[in-house]
Amino acid sequence: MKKELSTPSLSRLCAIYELLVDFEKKGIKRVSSTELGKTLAFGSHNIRKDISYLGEIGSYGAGYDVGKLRRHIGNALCLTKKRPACVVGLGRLGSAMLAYKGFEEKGYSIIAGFDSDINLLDIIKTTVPVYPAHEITEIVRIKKIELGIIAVPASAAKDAAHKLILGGIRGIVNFSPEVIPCDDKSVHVANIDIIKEFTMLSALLSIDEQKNMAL
Amino acid sequence: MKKELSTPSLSRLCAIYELLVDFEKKGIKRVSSTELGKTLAFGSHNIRKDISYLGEIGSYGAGYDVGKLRRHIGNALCLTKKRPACVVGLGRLGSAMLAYKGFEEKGYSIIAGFDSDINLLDIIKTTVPVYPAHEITEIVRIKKIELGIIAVPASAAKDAAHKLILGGIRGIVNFSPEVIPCDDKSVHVANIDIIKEFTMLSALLSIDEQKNMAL
DNA sequence: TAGATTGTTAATCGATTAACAATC
DNA sequence: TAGATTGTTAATCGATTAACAATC
Repeated sequence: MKKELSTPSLSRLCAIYELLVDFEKKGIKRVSSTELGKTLAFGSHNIRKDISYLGEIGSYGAGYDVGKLRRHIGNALCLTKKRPACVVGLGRLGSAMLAYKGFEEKGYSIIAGFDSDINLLDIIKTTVPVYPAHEITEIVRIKKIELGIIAVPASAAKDAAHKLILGGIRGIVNFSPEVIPCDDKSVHVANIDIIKEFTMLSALLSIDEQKNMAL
Repeated sequence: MKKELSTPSLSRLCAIYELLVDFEKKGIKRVSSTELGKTLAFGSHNIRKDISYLGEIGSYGAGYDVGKLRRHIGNALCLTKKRPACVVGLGRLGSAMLAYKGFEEKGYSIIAGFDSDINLLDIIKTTVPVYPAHEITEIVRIKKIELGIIAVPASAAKDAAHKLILGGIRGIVNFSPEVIPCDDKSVHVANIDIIKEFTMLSALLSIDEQKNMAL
């Protein structure tokens, strides 16, 4: 990569990549920046600029070759690498994650689950090996797990993150509202907070309502 | 509101609001922009600027009164308004949402669940009323439901969104990877895509690896 | 060649950061 | 008053948009 990619660019490239995977399955051969933009709700300028960060690839006048572009983005961002992952917290949300087939389809493998409740580990129905929470650090290290999903209550989130990081985890998807302190720059955190999304939507609705009142 | 709030500002204000709710519960009386910034990992400049969008409220030299500021943000964004919500798709993820206690705690009420599988509706254990998917539009309209969670497979997402919008829904949290076409500007959509988060994290890890190789 | 679409440069726009005057 | 922290203005930074030259 020549230049540092910005976060929004990277995010769009990932979206483009996923779309190209689908297009390839459907047998679509060529696609233009305008078409990609329409499907993903980005401007065509944006699409071309993001793609050209990775070097020239398209054909002037004929758009992009779907397979070629997919491999191009995939190689540049190593998206074809299979990254082992785990789930911490096997309540309703966590066990939904354990059972979700989308991971395997997209090249991720969930190879461990953890919970602090030993009884739960006995009765849970899953093909994924499960372990007590105190073994997180050890298992992550032994199995070289790179990605972790935190699906525990807020009060336990920081401890879970700490154990994962000690084991050498490199990426965390955090479903709890807690901010994960991440002084270690080599660990990346993505936060998913359903309540915060609800709050944002509520605020947007309120702003709409105030606008309509003013009319 | 004097000026249009930017999306990042709005997002930070929501985060500040949630934090202030917690502080109030803990009995903390005053807080400075520096303290807020440290906890939420924003700059103190940012905090002050966001807050001052809503008008002056702090005390020079003494920080902010926790309760006063919380009410101030809450009123400006109508965050105290209880917004009725529903869940479409009662698989593992959807039923986890139905059962999640966080909504009620934060002032949202899930008052309906929907699924296209009639048998599932019979056997599901929940205190929330559940209905077949073809009744979505009608129930949303009758119960004046404002927010909807889409937790169906990708192939069914657009249809679910369409039915919700027909019923007059105003905000959607979309757990599917499908882009919800939303020409109607009065409907807001928040996308939560766990696979996309994994892809983003993978890409970030790959970039790190490339950097380390270069050293 | 003519038509089409890319890749890139330049212009606009907006958000963040820095700095400091205002004020309790 | 002295110390502290807000609110706001100005400066920087970066991303998006627009426009067009390059090229198949």
